[in-house]
Amino acid sequence: MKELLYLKDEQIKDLIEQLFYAYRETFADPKKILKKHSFGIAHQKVIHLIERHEGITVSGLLRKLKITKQSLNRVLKDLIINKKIITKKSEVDSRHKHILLNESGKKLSNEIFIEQKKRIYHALKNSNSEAVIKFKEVLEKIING
Amino acid sequence: MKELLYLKDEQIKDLIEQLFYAYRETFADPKKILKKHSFGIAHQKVIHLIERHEGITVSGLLRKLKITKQSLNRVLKDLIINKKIITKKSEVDSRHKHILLNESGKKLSNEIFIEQKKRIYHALKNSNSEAVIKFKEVLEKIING
DNA sequence: TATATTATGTCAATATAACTTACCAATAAA
DNA sequence: TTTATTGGTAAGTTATATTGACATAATATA
Repeated sequence: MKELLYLKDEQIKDLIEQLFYAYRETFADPKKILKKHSFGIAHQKVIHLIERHEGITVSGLLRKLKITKQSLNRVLKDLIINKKIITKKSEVDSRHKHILLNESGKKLSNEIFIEQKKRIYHALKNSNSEAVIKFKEVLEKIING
Repeated sequence: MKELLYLKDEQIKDLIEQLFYAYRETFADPKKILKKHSFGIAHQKVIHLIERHEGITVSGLLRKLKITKQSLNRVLKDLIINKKIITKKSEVDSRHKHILLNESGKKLSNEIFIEQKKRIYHALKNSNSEAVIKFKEVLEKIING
């Protein structure tokens, strides 16, 4: 049985710790911008997902966020009241509600992204494309267990 | 000016989303074990850091966790009451308190790790050592901005 | 020595993001 | 027509964190 040095417990523990720091820092970057709108990290995540998956439904968001609809509803209400998103009934199945960013929402989404981009761009700019692909592959495998 | 395809905004946004999922799933794995002890993710993180940095001080934990001492104190109290950690005054500077896991704490720490290890190990086992090193390098760069 | 700083602890109030349980209405699928 | 899905809502609770204030002991420094 081969002993893989880089799969030693110590290495895996380090990686878990690093994953936490990387997540925390990346999602802390846009805090000031969010605060200006009285939004938090929950709003940030919803805005991100709506931008990435335009027309996503409520249940779609629930599956990605893995929170309860009561929790999500608080956030969606805030975003609607503050005129960042609009909803459209599906023409195919009118139980579904599609969610989209309006112009103001797109603007905010971009401001948030600019803050987050700095960190990631800087981390990747000296890596070659292969390294970046590998990085994302490992992340993917971690996500899908 | 060179256009780096893998550094396109879409790619970076994907990466941010993946970082969130990877963090969430990795830290959700030991939930059942923690629940048995009425502990949460905050306790999990503190246990992890004490295990990785034996004898860490309160202020050391505060720096790593980036939370307030009031928040940390709640968690440390729980861990002390439930006999998972002990503290020792520093012999060099008795203002400092070193925190260590006792046998029960080490046992719990290991149970938590076993759950988290599965996911990471599985994600890395088909990667070569170079890929893993690269992965950690990128994480490091993300953390250090 | 007198003063400042550091490390830690605690009280009180508040905020954020989530949860559970329960119920309801509209629509679509079997 | 029964059942399942999608979405909304109400009420209460929990977990994690915050701000601000204050206290104590120990160490460092002027």
